[in-house]
Amino acid sequence: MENKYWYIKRSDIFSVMSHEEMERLASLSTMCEFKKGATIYLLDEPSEHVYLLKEGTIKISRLGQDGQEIILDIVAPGEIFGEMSLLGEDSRSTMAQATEDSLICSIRKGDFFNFFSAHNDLAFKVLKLVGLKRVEIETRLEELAYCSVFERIALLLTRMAKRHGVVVVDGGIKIRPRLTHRDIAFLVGASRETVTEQLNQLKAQGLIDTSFMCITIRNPDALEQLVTER
Amino acid sequence: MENKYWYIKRSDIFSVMSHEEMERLASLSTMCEFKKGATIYLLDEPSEHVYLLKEGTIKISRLGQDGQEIILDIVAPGEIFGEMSLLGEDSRSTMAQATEDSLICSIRKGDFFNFFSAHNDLAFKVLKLVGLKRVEIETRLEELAYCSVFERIALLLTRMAKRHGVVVVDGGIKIRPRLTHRDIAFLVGASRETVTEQLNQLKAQGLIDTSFMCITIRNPDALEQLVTER
DNA sequence: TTGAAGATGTAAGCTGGCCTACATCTTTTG
DNA sequence: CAAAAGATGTAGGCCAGCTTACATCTTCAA
Repeated sequence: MENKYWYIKRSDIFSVMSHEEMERLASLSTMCEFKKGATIYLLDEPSEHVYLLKEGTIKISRLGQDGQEIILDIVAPGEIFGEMSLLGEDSRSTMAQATEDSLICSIRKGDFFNFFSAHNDLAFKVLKLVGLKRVEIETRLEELAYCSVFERIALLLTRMAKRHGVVVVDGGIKIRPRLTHRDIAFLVGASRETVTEQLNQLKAQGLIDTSFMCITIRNPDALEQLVTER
Repeated sequence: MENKYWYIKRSDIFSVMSHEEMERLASLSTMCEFKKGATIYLLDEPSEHVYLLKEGTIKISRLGQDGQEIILDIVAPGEIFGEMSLLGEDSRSTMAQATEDSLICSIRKGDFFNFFSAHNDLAFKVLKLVGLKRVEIETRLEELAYCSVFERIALLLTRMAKRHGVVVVDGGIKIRPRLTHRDIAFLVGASRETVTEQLNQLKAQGLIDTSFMCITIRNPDALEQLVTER
């Protein structure tokens, strides 16, 4: 139980809650383990829960008609996902899949609602989170329309560094979740081959280091400026 | 006052409210007129109000660094906009501009909050609306990544027909707000010239009719299938 | 340890759609 | 009503990035 509580504390929305409140919410939740590759929810499944990721990485994606995938989000530990169930979603419009062994805490949406109908400030926090996500998506829409693949990758990496970054001994920032070029391709809406090329470009410029499924950012500022200033 | 009330009634979110509730909310609102081209709010302005469009058309857009625009939404009469202020947005991340003479009803976000902290079911409605908007944007993101300009235009037109369509005497559906090719270009993330070309393509296929800033859909089903089935 | 599966690297060819550059309409404004 | 402003039409040149097609490298399960 202490363990549950710890993770809930890290997540944004919950930072506004008191100790007791959190314990009560934690008592409403169920803990589940998912193996790498396992599905948390599928398209069109009823939207019954909200999830809190404790350990691991979750990929949120959509499937287009001919089976092309678009990755909407990579969820880091301490973040919630599946929150669309709170926004009136009856059945899932996305799917969630564990890309590594993960530990997930799930809360029935009804419980969640009951809980924070008593906590107005909490409801506001959730609203704010939702708003932030929306701005994020709108930003991506804009980028997709106006930026080159090279720039989109640079933007993705800086964002990933901020959200999923781990500082490494020699000063760089390592992106924690392991991403294939294919993943990146879907995240930025490009082809796998082009991503490989552009990553090597960044590597040649000394901005990043890559090893197998692992990207380390050497020079975060330069990477960020690459697009900002243009 | 009756007039105010009438428009509020048409809007989705408000359909759940009782007669008295609506009258009370209407009494909190202020009515403003905006001439064509006028700005309702600008980027970075404080997000103080929610707006309800009574007459006219509002364009919601974002502006990138070098002035590239992306149109996020075209708001029709009876719909609300600027609702991001309810989602914890402190200052506007978008701008809103009247594309024709418009009549707008504005409500302070504080008043709005006070009002529906007393009405839980209303809060849920707002949440649902927000969720729907989000799915819509995610869908556009996907389309932008995987569909050709031709397809994106076809998709836009079918959506516009459903949301802004007016049935015309001879059976077609006219898209009410007047759109320039430039507008469409920004809506689908393409260049103005390409839009002109592709529209003429659709015209040649007998799917739409165009006259100056006015598009009528001749064959809505065929237009929709154009992309769905592929 | 050895496949097999998946990830990454590389390269040639093709093309959708951008950009540039005008010409012609339509509308608005003075 | 004339001129300016904005909308639309057309066309050639060009290139980012997709496709296709392999080769190689890494990991993992048998």
